[in-house]
Amino acid sequence: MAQTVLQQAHRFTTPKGAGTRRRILKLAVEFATLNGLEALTIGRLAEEAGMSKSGIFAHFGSKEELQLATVAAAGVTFAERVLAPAGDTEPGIVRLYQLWHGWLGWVEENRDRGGCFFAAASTEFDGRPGRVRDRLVDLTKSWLVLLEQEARDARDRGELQAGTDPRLLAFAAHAYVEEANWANQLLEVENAFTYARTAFDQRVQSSATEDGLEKIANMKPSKR
Amino acid sequence: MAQTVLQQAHRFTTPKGAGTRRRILKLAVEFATLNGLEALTIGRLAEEAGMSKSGIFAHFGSKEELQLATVAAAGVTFAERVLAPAGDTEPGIVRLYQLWHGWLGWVEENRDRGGCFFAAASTEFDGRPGRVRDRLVDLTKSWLVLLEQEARDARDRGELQAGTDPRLLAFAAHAYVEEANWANQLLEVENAFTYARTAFDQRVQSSATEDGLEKIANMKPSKR
DNA sequence: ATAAAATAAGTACGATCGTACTAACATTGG
DNA sequence: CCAATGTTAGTACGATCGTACTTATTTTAT
Repeated sequence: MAQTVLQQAHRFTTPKGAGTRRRILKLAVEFATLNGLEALTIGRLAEEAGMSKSGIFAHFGSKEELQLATVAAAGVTFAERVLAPAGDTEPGIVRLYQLWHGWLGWVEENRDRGGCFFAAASTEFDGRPGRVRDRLVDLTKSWLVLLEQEARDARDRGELQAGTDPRLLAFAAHAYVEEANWANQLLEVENAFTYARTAFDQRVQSSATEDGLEKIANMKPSKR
Repeated sequence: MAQTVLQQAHRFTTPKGAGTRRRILKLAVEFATLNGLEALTIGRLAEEAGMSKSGIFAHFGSKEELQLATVAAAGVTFAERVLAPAGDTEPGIVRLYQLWHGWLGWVEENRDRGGCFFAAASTEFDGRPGRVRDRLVDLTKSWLVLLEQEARDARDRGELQAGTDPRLLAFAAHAYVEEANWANQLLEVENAFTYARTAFDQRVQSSATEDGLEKIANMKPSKR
């Protein structure tokens, strides 16, 4: 009775249960970043965590739920590491800069641990319909939209030139990070992140107004 | 005796053998582009090709050899579709333009069939050491180096400004294509390819000299 | 045409996958 | 401290994986 056919009775709400669940998901994100979400097998994860297959399985109920929980966990880390620090920054070009550099910094931090979780996962699932893909689409799309909105605000505030296309700027900004991640992971190009920073800074500055340039120049400690 | 323990005797050199091998590899590239090189299972491929597992297996001898052959087949297609048409073009900014637009055109052609094989495969294998990864590294790196070399030639010929960094330009050029592929595959952004073209053209033109701009303007039919 | 050789199918085996179900263990509330 | 409940381990099953080996079927060369 402790575990019925539709195991939905309890959800590991106890301190211990929640703790091991966090520990499992941390390992899951690390593993999936390196080897992919599909290679993230319940057996391997159990081995990694030092517990039994059933012990892991009980926490999620299915592999898809494990994958969804892993995506969610990575999303939380991203929000804490990239979004939160920019919460108090004024909208516009300054926050765009801070968000983008914070993002690249996060990816660079994980350069020896598989790089960007979302780059790996979204490429892996872009051809496989299902809830995992849907969740990845939601997260990455909202992030792209956020970058775009920040660019739009910057333009409306007169920090970027009036003719600037926010979507095109967000497209390029996203492209540079993904390219840096790809070049570093696959080709092991050491200065891939430097290239990305240079490309982004040049791109933004070429579209900025005098006012925008000045605001960028006056941000040192929080920027990057 | 037809098939010893180390099966290296014959290699499907017969017209029939070579034909089915080509047919298998075509299916393999399509499948791997959609679902990944690891999901490309011998059983699934056999089903797809309408033959038995053993029949497929006999052609390659191991899964790794199948994956290597699949990578090679995709490389041949790339060379035919992207590199060959630019073979007679003069080096420099014109050929850079032609190569890049040909590449993006190839990816766009496959937008409903998984997009770019190499984007999917290289991201999947960037964390898995082995011969497949090595082969993917070789191919993608040589392509990136080729773009870079073209940019360097363009600069040395006075078509790009003297201060232009060829590596940085190749970095951005590559990034735009990968981003377009990603946005199209995952987010199903219809005009991702238009964004990529605009971003690339702006990027090149902002670094071009008068002479370079003129040469670009005078290329219509072959360009894209 | 017929022997030889190449190509494909058939069969089998161990490993690992996801997932049930049951039993043991740990934790917590009364 | 003990019963109730949450948490993990144990065990088992069918499916599918890669691969080896044997047999059947074409295709090629004489």
